[in-house]
Amino acid sequence: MNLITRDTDYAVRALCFMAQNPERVVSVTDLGTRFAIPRQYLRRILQSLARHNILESSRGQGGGFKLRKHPSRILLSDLMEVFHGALDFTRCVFRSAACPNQANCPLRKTVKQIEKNALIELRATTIASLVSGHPAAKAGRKAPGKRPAKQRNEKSR
Amino acid sequence: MNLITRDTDYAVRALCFMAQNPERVVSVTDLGTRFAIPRQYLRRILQSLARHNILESSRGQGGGFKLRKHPSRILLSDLMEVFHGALDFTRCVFRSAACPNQANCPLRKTVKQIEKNALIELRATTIASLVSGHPAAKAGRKAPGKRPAKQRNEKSR
DNA sequence: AAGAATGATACCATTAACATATCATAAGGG
DNA sequence: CCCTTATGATATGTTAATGGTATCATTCTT
Ligand code: FES
Ligand code: FES
Repeated sequence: MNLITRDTDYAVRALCFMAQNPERVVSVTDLGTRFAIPRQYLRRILQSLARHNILESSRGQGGGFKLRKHPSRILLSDLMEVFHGALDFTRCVFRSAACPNQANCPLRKTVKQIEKNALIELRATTIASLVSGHPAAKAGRKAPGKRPAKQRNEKSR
Repeated sequence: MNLITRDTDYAVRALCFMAQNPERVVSVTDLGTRFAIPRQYLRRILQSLARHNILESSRGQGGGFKLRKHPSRILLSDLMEVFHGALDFTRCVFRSAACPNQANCPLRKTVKQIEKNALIELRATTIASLVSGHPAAKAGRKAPGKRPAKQRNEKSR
């Protein structure tokens, strides 16, 4: 029941660093030692982010990763979705038969609402806001920028 | 990354039923068949709730469970805490060394705030509100009633 | 050509979630 | 009284999600 998993946590740290060092191409080895993150693990994470067009990668000597988007356009929710797929805090537990009124089950409805509010805040949190320390996440604000149609996450493997 | 686990979901269903049939003592067998919930599993759940003074139990033939508290005083957050311990959406992943500023790490601070808002809504949701269908969970409202000091959860086994 | 990097992917380990099984104890009805 | 029905407590098993390694292929720089 933890919103932020390691993937997300590691990703945030790496991205924040890159946000503070734009232009610079950083290698996994560098980041790994810098933040004491297991090398291979971090590598997989950054490769995912590259596949999702959040990072730009270059191979070979002197290669590594750098941001492909402006830090203010990388949302915390984006990262979570990369690692977990579409965010859903309330999958129904009852297989068809049991729940007579799936459509308006009060628990489901209530939790959906809570989820919706949390999502607004997660979308208001960006790498830029994290770096600046300004908590952009005030409940009720809508996040700026258009969200693209859809994107495969890293679970469909 | 699901807020509501089965334990909570099952518990809510059972409690809602009891709320609608106060006085009546319901057995696990009854509830189990009624909602198609695995018998032994539900049993453990209700036993936990009894230990946490949410339910009152009676043994022997004709025994079972009934509410010990008024439905409006059983909070959704209470149930979640019974099964997961104190709610914490943001355990830090970095062992001491790595994060220089644990105290005011922006990610931690931000997520804590989101958690806090969600908690307010979870505390505003009660068995009574679920039964009535009135979503008592409006962001920003403080839940009524005093919370007791502390209570062991079902993970400390 | 060598070396340093990512791309892709398969694999392993640990933990949490979900579920069952069992023995003990208590209460009620023949 | 003893048999049945119930909970109390707790041990055990199963599955899925999370956290972490390993390896081979490819690309780029020097
Ligand atoms: S419990 Fe699944 S929709 Fe109500
Ligand atoms: S990453 Fe752990 S406190 Fe900042």
